[in-house]
Amino acid sequence: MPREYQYPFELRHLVYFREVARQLHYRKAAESLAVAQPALSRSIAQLEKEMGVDLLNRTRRRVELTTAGRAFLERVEPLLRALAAVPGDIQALAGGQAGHVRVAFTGLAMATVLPGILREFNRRYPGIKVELNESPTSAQLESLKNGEIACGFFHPDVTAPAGFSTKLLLQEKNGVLLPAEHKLAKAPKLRLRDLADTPFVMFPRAHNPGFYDRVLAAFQSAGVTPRIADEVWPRANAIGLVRAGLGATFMAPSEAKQLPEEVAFRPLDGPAPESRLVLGWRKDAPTDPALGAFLVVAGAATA
Amino acid sequence: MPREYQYPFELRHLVYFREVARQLHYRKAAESLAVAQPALSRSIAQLEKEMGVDLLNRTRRRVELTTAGRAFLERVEPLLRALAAVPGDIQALAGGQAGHVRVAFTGLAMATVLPGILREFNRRYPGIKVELNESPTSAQLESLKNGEIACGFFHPDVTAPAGFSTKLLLQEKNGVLLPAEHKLAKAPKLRLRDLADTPFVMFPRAHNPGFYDRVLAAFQSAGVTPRIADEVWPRANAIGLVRAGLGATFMAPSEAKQLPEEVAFRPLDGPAPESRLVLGWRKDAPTDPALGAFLVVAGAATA
DNA sequence: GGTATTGATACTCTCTCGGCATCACAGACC
DNA sequence: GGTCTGTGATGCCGAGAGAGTATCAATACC
Repeated sequence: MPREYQYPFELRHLVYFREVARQLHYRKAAESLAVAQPALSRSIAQLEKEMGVDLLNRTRRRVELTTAGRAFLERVEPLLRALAAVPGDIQALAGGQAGHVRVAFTGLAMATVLPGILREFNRRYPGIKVELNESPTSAQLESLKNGEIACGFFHPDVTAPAGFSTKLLLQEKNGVLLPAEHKLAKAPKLRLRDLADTPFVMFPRAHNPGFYDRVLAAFQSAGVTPRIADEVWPRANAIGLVRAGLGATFMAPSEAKQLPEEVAFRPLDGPAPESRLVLGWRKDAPTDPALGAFLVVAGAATA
Repeated sequence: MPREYQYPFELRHLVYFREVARQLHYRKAAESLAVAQPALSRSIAQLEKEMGVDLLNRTRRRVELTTAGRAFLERVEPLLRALAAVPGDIQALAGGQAGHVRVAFTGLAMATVLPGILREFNRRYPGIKVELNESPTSAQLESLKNGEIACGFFHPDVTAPAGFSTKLLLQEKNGVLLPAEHKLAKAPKLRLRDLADTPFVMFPRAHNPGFYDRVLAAFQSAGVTPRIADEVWPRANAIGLVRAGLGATFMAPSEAKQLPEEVAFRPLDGPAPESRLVLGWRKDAPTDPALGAFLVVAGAATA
């Protein structure tokens, strides 16, 4: 009874027919296909019966395609070829030799761990394409939920957001980045309260309310009410503003490794906000080998 | 042992998988496919095993596609859809509800029998497209051999060419087509020898050496050596030249039914060349239902 | 905690498919 | 023209795949 797909044949019939149509000779075709000739005869006959159409004109001595047979071959052959390519492609994809991962990151990630990860990942999985886009923490969490990205480098609150796995990559007490000509730029040590008069460049609060508020709290505990000169994004623009002398900004020491001219990085004594960089992904993420490979390289496999 | 096409699956597996992937529910999918649920489970499991790739992530309660599964579905679905359309199309083609016939013809055919045949054919087989092209006899025979055309309306020698079936459609003693102002245009009766001074418009000899030579022989037997004004093709141009007053040309009475102004048709008394129009096709033509249909309409079915 | 739902398993049966042997027929060859 | 060779079709049989029924195990829901 369930002998009825909407197809009056099986893949086997098509492959058999194709071979006979190519060779125009049952015995040779049978040999190519590694079946006995009678099996071929019957398969073709069955195909013709199911289709209700004669595909081959066979006298006892000669085999030739009918018009319908030729049309059938022309229609079927490209489909068979396309279908033959599918398993290999899928296996490559499942084996992590192909595919793509969509990864989001913040400026801090790009300034620290990300370049090394990307270089190593590209070395080990040259077939997997990484699609990168810079995106603030809040947007990344949203994109992860939607499945728009597979994983992200972002800055969570101390309590990791629910539903995500995270791997801590960086946790550092922030220093300050100052314009080079700032009066404190050469001071050996700085405390937060020294910066009461200095305008600060921040990121838009909506991008990461938790961290934003921790920064404000740090000022508060130092007895200072900070002046927010501007809120800019992406991160590179914040550094640009500092360079232009418009104010200072917080910065993790790791991020201060290579800096442009005209700015100076100074660590902070006493209370200061902490930057935490994690790699996060959906706990229930479907088995995505490309993501898995990326997590392995990012050293987050265990989490 | 012959369990190895280059495909690790059968059409059945693909159809089953597609349905499960759509419904994400084995029981419902099984119902849609009119199989029992266990059969589905096993087919999918077998597909995954043969592919060596997990396509579905199934907890006991929820079914979802893996990344590989989604890619597989995307690759396979259009192929399945394309394949589903094939049998119907082929059946239509074999049943004569679709397809095309390539038909060649000469000017005489188009001026006499062809329009009626085409009208009737189009009425009875609206799905079959007729591809027409005007072509001289010799070229038609070549095209028939090559299979470039399925049948042709042409002018054979008395002995039909070998390997072809033909049906005689027209056999007429030619008259002459003259410019209206020609001195003989109003003569009640003409004989070939009256035309000794009149230049003649012919077709290139290579187009039909047999007929060409029969024309010359007719002149010869009338004691006349004709003056060939020009050899032109296709036929309409010959009539054009007559109209322009450059000479006369031979013409079958049937062809003279509707004529432009400025020309006059006159029958010939005594010896005159004969035009024979036949419909011809390869005797060993493979069963082409479209051709068969055309031959039936052209009244050549019996031959 | 009980119940219902859902996918997986166990077992059996059927029937298809493939192999082997053989047939029937058409060309080829002498 | 008779014989032989090669070709596709057919008959028969056995193995095995696939489907069905019954049932299990796990999980979500009340």
